[in-house]
Amino acid sequence: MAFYSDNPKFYVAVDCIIFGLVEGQLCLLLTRRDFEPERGKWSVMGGFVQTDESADDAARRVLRQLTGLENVYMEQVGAFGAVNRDPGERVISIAYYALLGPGEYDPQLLANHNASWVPVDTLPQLGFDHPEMVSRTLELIRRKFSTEPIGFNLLPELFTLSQLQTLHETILGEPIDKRNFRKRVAETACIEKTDLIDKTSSRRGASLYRFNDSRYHSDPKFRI
Amino acid sequence: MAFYSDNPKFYVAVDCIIFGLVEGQLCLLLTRRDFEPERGKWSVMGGFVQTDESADDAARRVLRQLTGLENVYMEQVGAFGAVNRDPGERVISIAYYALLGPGEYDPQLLANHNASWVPVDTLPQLGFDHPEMVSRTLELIRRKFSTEPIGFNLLPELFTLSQLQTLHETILGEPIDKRNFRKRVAETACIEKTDLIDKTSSRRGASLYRFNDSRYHSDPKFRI
DNA sequence: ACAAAAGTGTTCCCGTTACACCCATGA
DNA sequence: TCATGGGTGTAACGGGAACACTTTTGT
Repeated sequence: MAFYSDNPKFYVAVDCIIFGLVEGQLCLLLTRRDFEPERGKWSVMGGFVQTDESADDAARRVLRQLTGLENVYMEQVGAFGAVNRDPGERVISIAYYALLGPGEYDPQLLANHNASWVPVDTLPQLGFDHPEMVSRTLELIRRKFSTEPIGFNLLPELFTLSQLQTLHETILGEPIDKRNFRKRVAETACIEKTDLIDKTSSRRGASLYRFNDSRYHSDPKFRI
Repeated sequence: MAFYSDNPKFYVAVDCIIFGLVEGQLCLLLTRRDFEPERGKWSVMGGFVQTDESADDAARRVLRQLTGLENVYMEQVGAFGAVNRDPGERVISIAYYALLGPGEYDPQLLANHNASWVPVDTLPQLGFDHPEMVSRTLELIRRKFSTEPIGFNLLPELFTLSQLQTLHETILGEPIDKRNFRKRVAETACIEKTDLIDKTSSRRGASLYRFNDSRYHSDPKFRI
């Protein structure tokens, strides 16, 4: 089988760009590296693909090891294959992004990995080619956000319209008119009002809403 | 450096999904495999990444070996990392798509590689996970086509508005009103009329247009 | 009483769509 | 002269943007 063995092999890594909302701000979960290479710099959480797992499996494993979570929304960003992207060895990396709901992670595990939440608009200096990975991912989710209902993965199951609007404003980076926003939500079948009231964030109380996945799949219109 | 060497290595391939227009139809350049694995099936053109080249370089090399062309529009689609996607060996593949202009290739090289142009709406059975690669790529270019001026890569440098409209109809899969289309073109700064006339496709003759890249970059509005 | 967030409709404008006929030319 | 593709304008419609005040309730 010379066809294969004439060719070189490579380490293949996955890098997980993990998003979450902390106090309404869009944040990334980053780790400060206390080992070489790039010791002292910040980086997104990564790991190597193993022989018995697909690249997608590896990304899910890395996420699970860091957060304790399964069944998180993840999607591939793309492969990064520059020759010298890792100063230690030739490594080809496949980047994924994940969207975590609030509080859906194990603080102890995060501490064990030197990981902390950093707002995307005040990122520290990142090692490797992670700056490019992150900027490409931000472009990707901003585009996707407007056309597909991925944002709900960042919110609790029940959320108020103010929370939803703030999320949109945060990710798209511009203010939205409240009445127009609520009008569009009302026309969006997959966002349904519950009869529950949230009293924690205002004196008056706000209705709680929920994303209805099966309604979305039966009539996948989404634009907000 | 146990950090790296504790981990397995993999063959890494690139697969090129090459688009071109043949007689106005959107086609893919496919090869009939006369070697294992998947002998006899059709596949997109691929190759292995080498130690001295990036993944992007490898994709460009594969394209050059097949077509003789440099400086072709190419973009990454993503990585495909399922464990058994290649029946012969574990291979992780990074897919790219390329857009070729008409006649911009060496017919002799194509023949040497058993390659031929196949319309995308009548594709033969493909090997490996190439069906998924192709369908993901088609989605990708259809989305991108409406928002960025990538379509001009499929046309000659000078083209008529009928050619441009037919291309849009072909890729988006629906007819477009001629007057509305021409109105939008007239409002699009990066598509400029030349004073040349094409007489080959009609008795009356049609004005030739050209995509002006620097105008696009100074005012990157594009929607057509 | 007041602070703080929730909730609610209408108007205007611009961009999108629908639509049908004349023009220039080579055969 | 006729067949073929090239070229042109207008009217109706609908979705998106702009805009300010009332409600509720805990302190």
